[in-house]
Amino acid sequence: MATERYNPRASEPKWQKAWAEAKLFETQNDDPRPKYYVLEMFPYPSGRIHIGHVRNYAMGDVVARYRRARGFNVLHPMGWDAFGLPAENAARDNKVNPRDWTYANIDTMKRQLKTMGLSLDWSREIATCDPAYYRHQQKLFLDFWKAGLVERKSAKVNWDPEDMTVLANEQVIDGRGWRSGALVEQRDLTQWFFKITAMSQDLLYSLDTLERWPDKVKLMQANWIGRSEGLLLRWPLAEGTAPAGESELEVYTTRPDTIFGASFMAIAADHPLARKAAEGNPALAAFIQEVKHGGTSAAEIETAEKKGFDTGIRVTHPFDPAWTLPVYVANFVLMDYGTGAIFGCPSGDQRDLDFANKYGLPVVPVVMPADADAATFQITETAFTDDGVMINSRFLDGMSPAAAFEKVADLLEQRSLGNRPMGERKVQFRLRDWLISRQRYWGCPIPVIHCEVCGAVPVPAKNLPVELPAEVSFDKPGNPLDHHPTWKHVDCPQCGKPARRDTDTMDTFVDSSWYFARFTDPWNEDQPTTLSAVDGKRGWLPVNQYIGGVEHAILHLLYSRFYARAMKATGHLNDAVEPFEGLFTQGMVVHETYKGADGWAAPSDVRIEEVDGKRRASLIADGSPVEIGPIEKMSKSKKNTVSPEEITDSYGADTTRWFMLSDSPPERDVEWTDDGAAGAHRFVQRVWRLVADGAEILDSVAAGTGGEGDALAVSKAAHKSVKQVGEDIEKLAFNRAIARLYELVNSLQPALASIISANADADAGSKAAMRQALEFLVLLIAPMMPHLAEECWDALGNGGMAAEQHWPAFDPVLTVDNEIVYPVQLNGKKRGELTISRDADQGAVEKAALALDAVQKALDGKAPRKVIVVPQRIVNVVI
RNA sequence: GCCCCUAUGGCGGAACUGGUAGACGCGUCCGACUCAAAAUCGGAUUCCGCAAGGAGUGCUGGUUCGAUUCCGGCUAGGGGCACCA
Repeated sequence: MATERYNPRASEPKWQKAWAEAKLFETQNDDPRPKYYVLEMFPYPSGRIHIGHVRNYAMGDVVARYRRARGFNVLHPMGWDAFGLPAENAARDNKVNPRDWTYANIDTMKRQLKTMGLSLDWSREIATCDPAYYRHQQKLFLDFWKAGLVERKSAKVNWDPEDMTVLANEQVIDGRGWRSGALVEQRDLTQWFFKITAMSQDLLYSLDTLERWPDKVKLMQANWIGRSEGLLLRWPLAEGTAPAGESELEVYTTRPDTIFGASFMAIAADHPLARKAAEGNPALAAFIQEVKHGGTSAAEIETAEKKGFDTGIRVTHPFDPAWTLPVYVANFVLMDYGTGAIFGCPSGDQRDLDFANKYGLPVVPVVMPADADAATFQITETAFTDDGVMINSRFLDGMSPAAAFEKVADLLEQRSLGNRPMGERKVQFRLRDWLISRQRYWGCPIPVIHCEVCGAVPVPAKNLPVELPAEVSFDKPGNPLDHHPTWKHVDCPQCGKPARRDTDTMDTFVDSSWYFARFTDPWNEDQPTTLSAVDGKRGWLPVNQYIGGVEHAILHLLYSRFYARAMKATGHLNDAVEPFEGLFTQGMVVHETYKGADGWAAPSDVRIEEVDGKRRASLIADGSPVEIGPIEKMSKSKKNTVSPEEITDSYGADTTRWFMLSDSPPERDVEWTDDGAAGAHRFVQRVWRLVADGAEILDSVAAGTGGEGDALAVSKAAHKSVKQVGEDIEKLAFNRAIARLYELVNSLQPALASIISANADADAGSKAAMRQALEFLVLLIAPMMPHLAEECWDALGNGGMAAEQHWPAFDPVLTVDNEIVYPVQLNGKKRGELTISRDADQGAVEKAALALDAVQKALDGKAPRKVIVVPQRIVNVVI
């Protein structure tokens, strides 16, 4: 039969138009069907869609289309994470307005996205740079402030000298700015913070409720929040050594059990006690200056030598009034963790040991391995940090460190120093408050006015949004808002005197911390959210399935979890505290790299040939040899990118989607290869040929289920596929779903060929079963290849669109086999096969297995020692 | 340094809860159709061996009738955190 090749270039736009005209994907909030919210992390409008976006959105679209077919009211929106520094860089370099640049990019990318045939509700599109969006973000900020979740404070902050802005802790990676890669410096600045630490405990413990999150992500967040249990310990300062007005030193420790191994105290250079001690001690003051100035970058801190300076201050040991210990200022103690002071136990901590050895301080072992000898156990170069037995610790001797911890904590909680207890159990978190001020233009303005009289004053609600000025100059380095001639000069809303706007904008991670909530009702002009759209039975939150890259495991996902809680605290949400019920982190798209004499070469400029079984690459332009390098994440700098547009132009969106979903499990990286894409396209044509040929001969046949023979086999293949593909999609195992579909097509192809060759003689049952199988096939591929599915559905002449059809229902009877093939093992090694009825009882299976030639031969007349029959699985004969 | 993950043919990977290892795809080889090519279709493809047969899921030891799967010890690769007291 001569069937024309499927032409995606003609078909795809046709169906995209049909879907849009039927408004199939525009979701109503009052739809009575059960809701399903599927969301992919929205893109930054950088200019072009890249293949990683395609993979991400293809996955989300499979879920959306599948859930829709299962009868859910599906919300599947798209928007733009549109604020950020690249727009300012483009403005500076190309003399364009950041807004114009951003919106031009959005236009391009939206057009590109539309060619992918994604089932998105574009009526809810939002861009975070739109005042209609960020006005609500300013409202949220002010509400958070009122609720005590925002704080303006002076702190040591990370300063990115290249982007000329401060950065949050989470945005410093290996001591460098996450965007610029510049070495980050520490600066003391007064900035705005979200008090995310107020929620440390809940953010940590609630991770356990996130059953459909990857363990890896939960673990990373748990480590980032970093909970530790310890003791606040107040050491009395020894008389005669304390600066005026000081009487104690408070330290935080997780090892109060090692208190008898203490040999010194160490405090941070900016600890108040250090400052006081330095008054009248020029040498100490000089040391403190050195610590503060020496190396501000994280990289320098890492390699810096551990140094200390004796303050002359002494503390008294809580369990021995005669025992005093020196207080050092040390360069490795951090002011912003714990109390900025520690006690050093050299035998139990390597860093303390190095410090003690350097300054000749005593080293007393207090924990030893259970099998060591207390009389001879020594610590010299390596600290002992494992579990063991307490020694040299008076009343703690012989205890486990855990028991000693409790004992010391109990005792010191009873004792008091001044009017407070000497010891206090304390849970400490590593998490820091979220610094959101950015000294940049292209972001959401912080809606605050600074008045010399009234201080920081919120912009009144009626004056929101605080809009960015349209005209802005990037000629000078630094913050353009600050340089703007008029923008910042306003009157104080409280006293009316001249005042000035806060010229900082919010971290762009704020924008993406609540966009998922805004999608539920982007039309609400008064409030960030509509409670009926987010909460309760009809409410959209939490997002049922969120899909994006692992690179957001901490930043975006932690901030969003904070935001949901803060929005609940301020009445913008009632139910949800966890924004994302299910999270899936997909792998990257990777590609081989090519390096020629003039540097990296793009795949499209390289020709690959096989010579003597070895792959060789050369430049298409001049034939010069190119080295084939490792497979790496696609990046502009290595030029190993492929353009989704090119692939879609030549093969169509369905092929691109299919290939991105096949082979590799979605959480792993997938390698883009031309052969793989060609293979996917081959399958597109195979499906089309199969369905088109079938449609021709089965034109007037009604779909049905086969009762016997070939017809039954076809029905079984079809019904099994429905079951398995559905299960695989629900588990997001797209690669397995695709493998099943290949199997189905592989089995239908010869079956249809024999119906065609028999034609008039083919029995009605076979034709009905084949018709049903083809209809199933079309609906099963529809989530991955929606355009092809429509074209096939149309060819089958069933009416309506594939995208409107319900997911086919399988008959459970047809998904099981009546005959079981048992592998028969001898001592665990397969020696034969046994085909027997499904209902055969264990005795019958055993008997039949023992009767096999191979088994008889091996038994040689003897009785087997044991026969194991696992129903429906295997037989093992033990001799 | 601490924490975590991964390891299966030439390649991507499959194998439910401990039950036939290598589904499916890519590549390669052989064949059909064709004047030829493309497209398509059929077959083969873990390794050793002509074969019978044997070996085999990073290495190593264990549990079990039976281990890719569970446990112990290693090796390699990847990721996260890192002066956090």
